[in-house]
Amino acid sequence: MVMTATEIRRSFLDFFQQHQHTIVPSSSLLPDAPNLLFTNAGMNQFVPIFLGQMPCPYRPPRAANTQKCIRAGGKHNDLEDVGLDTYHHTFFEMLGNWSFGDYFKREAIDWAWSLLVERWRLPPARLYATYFGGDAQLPADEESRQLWLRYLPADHVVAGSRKDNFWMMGDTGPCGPCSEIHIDLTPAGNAGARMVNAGSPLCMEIWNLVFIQFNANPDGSLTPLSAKHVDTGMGLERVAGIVQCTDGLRDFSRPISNYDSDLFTPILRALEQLSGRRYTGRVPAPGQPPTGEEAGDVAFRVIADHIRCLTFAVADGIEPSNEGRGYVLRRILRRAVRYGRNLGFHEPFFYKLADVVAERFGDVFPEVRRRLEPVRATLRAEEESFNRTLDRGLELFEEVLARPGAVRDGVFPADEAFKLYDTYGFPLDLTQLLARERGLVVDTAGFEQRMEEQRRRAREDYERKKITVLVVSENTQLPPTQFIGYEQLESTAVVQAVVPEAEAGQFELVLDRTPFYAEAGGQVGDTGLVLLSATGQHEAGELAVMDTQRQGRVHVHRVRLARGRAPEVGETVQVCVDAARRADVQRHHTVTHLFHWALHEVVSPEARQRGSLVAPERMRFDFNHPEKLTATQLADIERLVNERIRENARVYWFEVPYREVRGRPDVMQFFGEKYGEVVRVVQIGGKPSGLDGFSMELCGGTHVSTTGEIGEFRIVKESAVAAGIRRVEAVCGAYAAAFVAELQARQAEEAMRERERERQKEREREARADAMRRAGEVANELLRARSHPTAPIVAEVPGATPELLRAVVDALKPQLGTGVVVLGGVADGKVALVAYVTPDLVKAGQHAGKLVGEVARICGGGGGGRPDLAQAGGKQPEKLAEALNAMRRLLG
RNA sequence: GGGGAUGUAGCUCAGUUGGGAGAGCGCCUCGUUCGCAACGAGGAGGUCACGGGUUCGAAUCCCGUCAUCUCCA
Repeated sequence: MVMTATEIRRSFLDFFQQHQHTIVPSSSLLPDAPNLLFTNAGMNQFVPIFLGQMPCPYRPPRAANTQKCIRAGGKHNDLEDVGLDTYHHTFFEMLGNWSFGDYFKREAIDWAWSLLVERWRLPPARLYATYFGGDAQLPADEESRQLWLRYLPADHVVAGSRKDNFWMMGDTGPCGPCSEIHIDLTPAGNAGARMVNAGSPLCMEIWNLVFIQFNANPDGSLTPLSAKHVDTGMGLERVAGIVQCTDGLRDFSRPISNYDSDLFTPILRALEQLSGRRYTGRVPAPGQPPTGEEAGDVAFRVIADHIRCLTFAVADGIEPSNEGRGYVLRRILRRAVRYGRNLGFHEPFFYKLADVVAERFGDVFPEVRRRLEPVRATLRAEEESFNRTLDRGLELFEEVLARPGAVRDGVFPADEAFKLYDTYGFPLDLTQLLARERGLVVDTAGFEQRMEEQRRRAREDYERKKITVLVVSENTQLPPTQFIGYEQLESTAVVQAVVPEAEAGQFELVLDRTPFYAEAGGQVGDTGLVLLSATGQHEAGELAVMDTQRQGRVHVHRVRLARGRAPEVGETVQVCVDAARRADVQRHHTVTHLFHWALHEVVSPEARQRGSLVAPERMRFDFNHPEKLTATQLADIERLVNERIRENARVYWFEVPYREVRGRPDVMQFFGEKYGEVVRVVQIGGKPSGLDGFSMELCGGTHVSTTGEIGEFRIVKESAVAAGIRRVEAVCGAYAAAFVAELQARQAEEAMRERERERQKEREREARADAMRRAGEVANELLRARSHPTAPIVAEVPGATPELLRAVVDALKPQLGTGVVVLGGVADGKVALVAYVTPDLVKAGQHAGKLVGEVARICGGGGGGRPDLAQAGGKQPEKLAEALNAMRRLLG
C-alpha cells in the first residue's frame, strides 16, 4: 500500500506524539512579526520561545506540527519558477519537530532515521546526510558527523559549507549548524555524494535538522547558549511526491513530481474538467521556454499551486490588495489567471477551484472549509478586476499603434511597453503576443533597462531609510524587572542599565523594580517621571518617561532628559507614574472588558477577540465577525455597558493556577496563546476570587476597582479591518462626554453649512434670473443707441459681473447682424470685460481675445479667450472709461 | 517605503498656452407610440476628491493631503 499525503502527515505527528511531543496546530499565514510578509517556516510561531521572551508552555518542552507556509516575495523569490518545474511552490506544508532546551542532536538524528527508514521504509542506500564542515571561524560539527556514521557509510555523510549547513535567524540572535537528509532519486540509485546540494532534482533535500547552540552577537562573534534547541523542517509535498511517484519507494524509474501526489491531483482533475484539456505532466528543459505542448502543462501546475496559496491565505484573512503582503497575493492570483488564458479561460474560473482545496484540506485545516464562501467571493472579484485591467491594456495598446510615429521599423517602443506594465499592470508577455500578431517586436532590452532603473530607485530609497533605523536595546543578561505597579504608582528603584538612543538626550532605562506598566495585552505603556537626587559631586536631574516597553521580562523605560544630568547604573532614583493618565487608561481597559462581555451578549460568543488597544483617550477592539454590526446591535452594546457602569460593580483581580481556568468558556482567553502556570484573572461582579463574575478574562493589565469610575461609554466607530474581522472604537469617562459634545457640534455645524449652501444657491439663482432680465433690457438699449447697423458696440454696463456681460452678449447675438461688441463693468472693486465678434468678422481676421486683452491691460489686468468670445478682468476700475475710449478709437 | 497613473452628473467618460462645466446611458414630466436597447420635446441632477498657492480669472498651472489603480522593494 502506498501512503497517502494524509497518512504521511498523520504518521509524522503520531510518531512525535509517541515521543512526548505536544502536537501544536498550524499558526495563521498572517505572521505576528511585522517584518515578515507571510508565515514562511514551521518555527515562526516558536520564535518568542527561542528568544526567551516567553516561557515554553509544553511539558516536556517538545512540540511537533504541520505548518502552512507561503514563500513568495521578499528574500527567496522564486515565484516565476513555480510551474516550470515539479517542485517549486508558493504554498506548502512544513512538518517539523522542536526541542526547547530539551533533547539535542542525538535524539533528533535517531528519530529522523527511525521515522524515515524504519517506519516509512525509505531505502537507506539512497540516503545522504550533510553536516557543517567548518570554516575559518568555526570548527566542523564533528558531533553530528559521528552520529550519522552510526547509520550511514562514510561516503554518504557529506560536509557542507556555511551557506548550506549553518542556519541563522537574522544577522544576530540564535543560530547554529544544521544537518540535512537528502535522497537519491536517480533510477539506478547511483547519484554519489557529488550530486548532494548540486541543485539537481534527482537528489533532493527532504529534511533539515537545525541545532541551535549559539547566539550571534552584533560584532559577529558567537557565544554558546546554555539552553540548546532543535528546529526541524520537512516539506510534505516533496515527501508525498517521492513516496507516491515511486510506487511506495519501490520503483525509481519514473520522474518524481510533487504535482503527481494526491495533494495536487484532485485540483488538476477539477481543472481538466473545467478546461476540457488533459494534464500530461510534461516539463520544459531547464532554462528553456516551454514548447506548445509543455505550455499547457505549465499552466496546469501554476494554477494548481496558486489556488492552494490563495485559498489558504484568504481563509486566514489576508486579502489581495495593492500594497505589502496583499499585493504579493494579488500578483500570484494574476499569474494564475494569465496562465488560465493558455488553457482557454476568458471568464472567471480560478475561484471555482477553491472548492476542491476546501474539500481536500478541510479536515486538517478547518478554516478553508469554514471560510470557503468569502474566499470564493474575494477570488472572483479579483479575477473580474484583472480581466478589466487586461481589457484596458488592450485598448491602450491599440492607441499606441494608432499614434503616428510611435512604432518605427517594426519595433514596439520600450517606453510604451514599460508604461503599459508599470502604470497599467499589463504584462509584458501579453504586449509581446499582441505585437507578434501584427508582425512587430517589442524592445525588451529597453524594457529591462527601465525595470532595472526602477529597482535601483526603490533600493536606493530603502538603503537611505535603513541607516536611520536605530538599534533599540542590547538586552544583555538583565534580571527580570519586578513590577509593582498594580499596587503603587511611586517608588524608589535602582538603575540596572542605561542605553543611549540615537537622538541626543534620550535613553532606554532599566530598573530593578518599577511601577511603570509596560505595553502588553493592548494596554499602552505608562509615562511619568524619574527623579535623580543631588549626591556628592552630582547635581540633580529629571527624566520624562515617554513610553514603557517590555523585552522578555525586562521593562524598558524610554526616557528623555528634561533637566540636569543623566542617570548612572547602580544609583537609586525616585520614580513616579503619571497617575491621571494611568487612571484614564484603566477606565478604558475595564470598559474594554465590559464591551467584550456585552459583545458576546448582543452579537455572539463566536465573536472572538483578535486584538485590542487600550490608550488613555480611547479603546479599540478587533474581533471575528463576518458582517457589519447593525446600528441596533451597537446601541444595545452601548446600553448594556452603561447599565453595568451605573450599577457600579466591583472589579477584582487575583492569580489562580492556569489548569483551574484552562478552557473554561466563561473565562475569556486567547485560543492558542501560551500562558504560564499561574495566570491573573480580572473579574467584574460576583464575589472576591469567586470566579463567578459576569465578566472574567485572563489579563495582565491594570483596572479601576469599581465600574462606576468609568463614568460613561460611547462607541465612536465600527469598521472592517480585514475580511471577517471587525473593529470597534470607543471612549469613556470625560472623553465620552467630549465625544458627545463634539458630535453634536459637528452635526449642528453640518446642518448650518447645508442651510448656508442652500441659501447661496438660492441667491445665485435669483442673481442669474435678475441678470437675464437686465441683460435683455441692456441689449435693447445698446441696439437703440447704435449709430448704424454694423457699428461696433462699446459700452459700460454699470455694476456688471462677467456673468451679466455674457448674458448681454447672448441677448445681442440674434439681432446684431455683423459687428464687434466690447462691454465692461465694475463689480466687487474689479473690472469685468467681455468681447464678442460675429462669425463673418472672425473669418476676416478679427479676434475677440486680442481686443479684450488690449482693454484689460489698461485696467491693470489681462485676458483672452476664443476668437469669437473672450473675457478678461482688471484691478483698476477707475481706468475703465479710459480703456473703453481707447477701444472706441481702435475700432472706429 | 519609492516611482507612475487616475479622481468631473447616479454610471461610463470628454473637456486642446487658463476665459461660458459638457456628451452618452440612467432618472423625472409631457407627447407620439407601445413586438429590437422605441421616438420627440422639456426638466432635475455638480464642493470638477480635499486643502493651500499663482492669476483680473483655475476643472485646467504649482505645492501638499486623501482615495483608487499599477510597478518596484
